[in-house]
Amino acid sequence: MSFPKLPSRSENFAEWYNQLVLRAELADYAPVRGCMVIRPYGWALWENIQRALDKRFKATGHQNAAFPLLIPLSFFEKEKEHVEGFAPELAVVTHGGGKKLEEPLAVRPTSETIIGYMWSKWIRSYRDLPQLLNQWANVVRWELRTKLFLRTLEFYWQEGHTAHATRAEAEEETLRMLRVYEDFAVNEAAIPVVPGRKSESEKFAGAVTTYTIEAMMGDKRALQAATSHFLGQNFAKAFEIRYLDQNNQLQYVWTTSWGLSTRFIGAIIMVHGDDQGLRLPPRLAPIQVVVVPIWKSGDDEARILEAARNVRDRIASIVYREQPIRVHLDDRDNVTPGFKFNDWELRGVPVRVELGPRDLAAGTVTLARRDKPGKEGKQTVDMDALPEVLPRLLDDIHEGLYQQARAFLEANLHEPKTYEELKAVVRDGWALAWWCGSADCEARIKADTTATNRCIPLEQPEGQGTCIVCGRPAQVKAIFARAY
RNA sequence: CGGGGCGUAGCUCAGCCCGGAUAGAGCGCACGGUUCGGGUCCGUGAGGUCGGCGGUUCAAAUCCGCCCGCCCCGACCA
Repeated sequence: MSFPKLPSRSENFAEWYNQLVLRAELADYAPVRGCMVIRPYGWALWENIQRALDKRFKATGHQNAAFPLLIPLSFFEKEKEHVEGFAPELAVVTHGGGKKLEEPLAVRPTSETIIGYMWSKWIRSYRDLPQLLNQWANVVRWELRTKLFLRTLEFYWQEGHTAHATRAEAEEETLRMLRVYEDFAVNEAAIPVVPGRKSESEKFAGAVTTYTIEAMMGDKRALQAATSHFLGQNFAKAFEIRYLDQNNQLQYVWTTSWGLSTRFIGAIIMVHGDDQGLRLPPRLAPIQVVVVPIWKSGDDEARILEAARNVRDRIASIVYREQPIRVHLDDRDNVTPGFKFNDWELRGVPVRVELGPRDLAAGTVTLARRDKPGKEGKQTVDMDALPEVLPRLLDDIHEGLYQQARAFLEANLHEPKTYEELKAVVRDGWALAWWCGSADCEARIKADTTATNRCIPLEQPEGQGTCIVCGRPAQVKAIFARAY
């Protein structure tokens, strides 16, 4: 009997990714081109991402709000760069209630404009500042080429929007939220990232400065995992967001915006997944522990199932990082344990608990960790030891996944000394190289290699060098890589 | 929008070139039995507007035309 194997990552990464998303039941294609349905397992993962982020947003003083999906089209024309960046990918509603609308409405691609408009009504005084808002929302961008989670016409995200009295405060906020994303990526998703600044040509349409965390996928391509923008006074001036300062002087506010989308799920898949399937980071996994009972005959079945239920209940009472462990008992009687093992490995559950007659007799369970294959990842422990063992094991797996991803990133982050070397390394890795800052040199690299300037890492070496493309003096090193 | 691939059962596909009778297979699904410590095995069964429209023909999944959709690669992008 042959079961369709997932294509291996090395042989066809794109196909591995697509099939994994579908077979793990994270998502499915919708009837409209480029749209996807996020299925319960995928949405549960998103909910855990939401919880982890939302907690951090609240802790840094932000409040959630909800702004409308429909935005007057004219709003997009108020900020020059913003309109240039977004006009080509706007979905526009022209009819409503059977009639042509007087003014077309854009389906929001992002909410700077509508929030800017509202702020212009709400903000009068320095006492009204700062505004620290976030919203969890869906947005629509009419992308030409789509891919599950990574780029769909409609996607879910959070978008933070803040307004401040001073430039310094807004810049501080921008970097604070970048660090929040970094902390989330590392400590919740076990994904190492490079925080950096985007070049002029790569920055957000309407931003003064865009910061990013870049992550390396399993095929060594780069993914912008989250962004944080310092918007200066661009939107303040476009929407007349002004306040009176302590000296009764009228001032424009300084704004920021920052976002992380369901694309991040794509990052989790591509960073941690292996040829068996998903490997979900324990702190975000919808199911952290799955219990698989193993029985021999009819008699045994009832006895073992009962014991398995007890084990499940005991695990559900264990607290890991302030929450009960998310445990599932796989009591299906129409598939064999071997089938279940493969099934849960495909779905990326971090820990499997096996309970069979041998275990039951000995008062033990067998633990198998998803991040280590076969026997290496298996251990037998006393049932009573679970409250102590499981939280530690989940932490271990988190750390194991992180270290593995980090080693991969470091091994594939090259520092070419010549342009020829750069062209060679970006074919299968990242290049960190001196860059003079000119768009021409960036464009040349892109034309020659398809690799783009991912970011200028915040962490920079001492001194200066010469641009790897043109040889002129360079103050910064930048990362060039092929990207999603 | 350019290049490529594809549309036949829930899924993966065969059949099409060379037209012919109730359109097939494997997997999945339902039922019965068997098995269960790494994707059990056997049996029975349900399941199809052959992407759509039009044309050619005695006859179209098969030939011709138009249309629609999806996937992959490129340009654009979270």
